[in-house]
Amino acid sequence: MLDRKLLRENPEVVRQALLDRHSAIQLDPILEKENRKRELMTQVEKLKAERNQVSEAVGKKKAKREDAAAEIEASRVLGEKIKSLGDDLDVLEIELNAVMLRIPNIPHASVPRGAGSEENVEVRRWGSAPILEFSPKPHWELGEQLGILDFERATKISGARFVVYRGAGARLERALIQFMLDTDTQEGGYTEIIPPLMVNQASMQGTGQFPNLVNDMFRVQDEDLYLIPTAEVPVTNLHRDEILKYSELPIKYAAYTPCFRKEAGSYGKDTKGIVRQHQFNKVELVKITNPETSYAELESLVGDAEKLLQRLGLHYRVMLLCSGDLSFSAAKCYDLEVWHAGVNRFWEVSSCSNFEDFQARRAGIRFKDKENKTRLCHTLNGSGLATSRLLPAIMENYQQPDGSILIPEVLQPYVGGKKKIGKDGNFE
RNA sequence: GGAGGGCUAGCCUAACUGGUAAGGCAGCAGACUUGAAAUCUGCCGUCCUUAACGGGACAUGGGGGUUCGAGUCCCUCGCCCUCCGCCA
Repeated sequence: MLDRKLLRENPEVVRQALLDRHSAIQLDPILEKENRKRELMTQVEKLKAERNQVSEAVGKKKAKREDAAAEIEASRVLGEKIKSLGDDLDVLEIELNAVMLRIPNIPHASVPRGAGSEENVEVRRWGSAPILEFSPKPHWELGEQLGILDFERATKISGARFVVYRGAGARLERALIQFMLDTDTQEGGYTEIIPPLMVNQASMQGTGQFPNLVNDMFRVQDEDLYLIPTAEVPVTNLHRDEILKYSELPIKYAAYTPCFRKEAGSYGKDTKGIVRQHQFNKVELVKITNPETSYAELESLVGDAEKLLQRLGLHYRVMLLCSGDLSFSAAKCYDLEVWHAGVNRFWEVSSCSNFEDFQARRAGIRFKDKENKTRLCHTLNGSGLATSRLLPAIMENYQQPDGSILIPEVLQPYVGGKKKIGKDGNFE
């Protein structure tokens, strides 16, 4: 959520941000509403001040056993006016809050202006695509052939956009998660978290999924609970409505969770393989920082995610998202895209964002600065990484002509020292 | 699911039969000091208004009600604790 003060003192900043994002939101009606609200508020507060005075006089007179009927009547009349104007004020405030929750964050000055993903800027590239002397297969073909990914049975037991990992496939998935968590916690200084997979509406609103993305969330029947679309939601909300100590910052968390998304609006898109599923695994990195250091923390966050890809020996590029492609809550975002040899393209495997105080304002995440003033924190997060894009990359880039798959060296300790998945689907 | 107890500022704790939230700790600034400690003074929840000084409203878990006036009385929801029931 944006600062109301910024909205009314520098509306042109917000207006420009909406233009840069190609947002259809009209600011003028909102500004007008905000001004009307403040006028009404001043009125109501004056009436309340009056009533408080009269009411206090009643108390004093009664203590002296004097007659206070006139004051009581005056106070009663004031009360009626306050009630009536106050109701109008409440309605305005509710409406205003509802629209404020739908205004996206302001892109950082360093974000390139652009309409969509075509205008994202490649910042750097690491490694190179593997040279395969045969025609490489996509991971879903490899997975079925080796019997380590089972799409058919997943459809039977759950439906479309689900998969069963089996045998070496399941083990490799677990190895990836272990490798990433170990690296993040032992080298990156992140504290490991296992959060609830269901959260309430307040948490969803805190990180910005609600109200805009409500249709992409799975809701638990008859409960005010939703399946998390990313660990970002429960982990960032750990500190909702808290005031943190300056010395505690930055807070760094790493959490592995399954993630659940309806993928509404993407029917018929990416239906092959495991790149777009209703349920997928992801290790998420979350940082809560003070405002002065958040952009330095963003760079190191990207670095932490890149390190994982480098150790896995996967070719990738770093994209700086343009204003039009930025997600709702983000002020600046880098995507890490990893090469998939089987389909001859890059796939996003991580998204690292600085939300500045946008989520912190919604979620009430604050800290006491050096002068002991209470201020909003900055929040950041980045995938480190999503296995639904990482496992296919490994399968496709490390595949051999006979359909076997080499295991990257850093993962070998996590699969009992094995070096490859043989053409029969078992570790060798 | 049932019964009882509880929720006051970053933390801890008050407030007679309803009369308009009192303190303490921690923290920050200043004074004193060679420095520190101790001591003293001020600040120390949110919002509105004001150039500023200041003024005002709101705030006792959330929401609603009764009342001139609610921490206090009533309703409702949430969370915590104890006991009972169920249970991996």
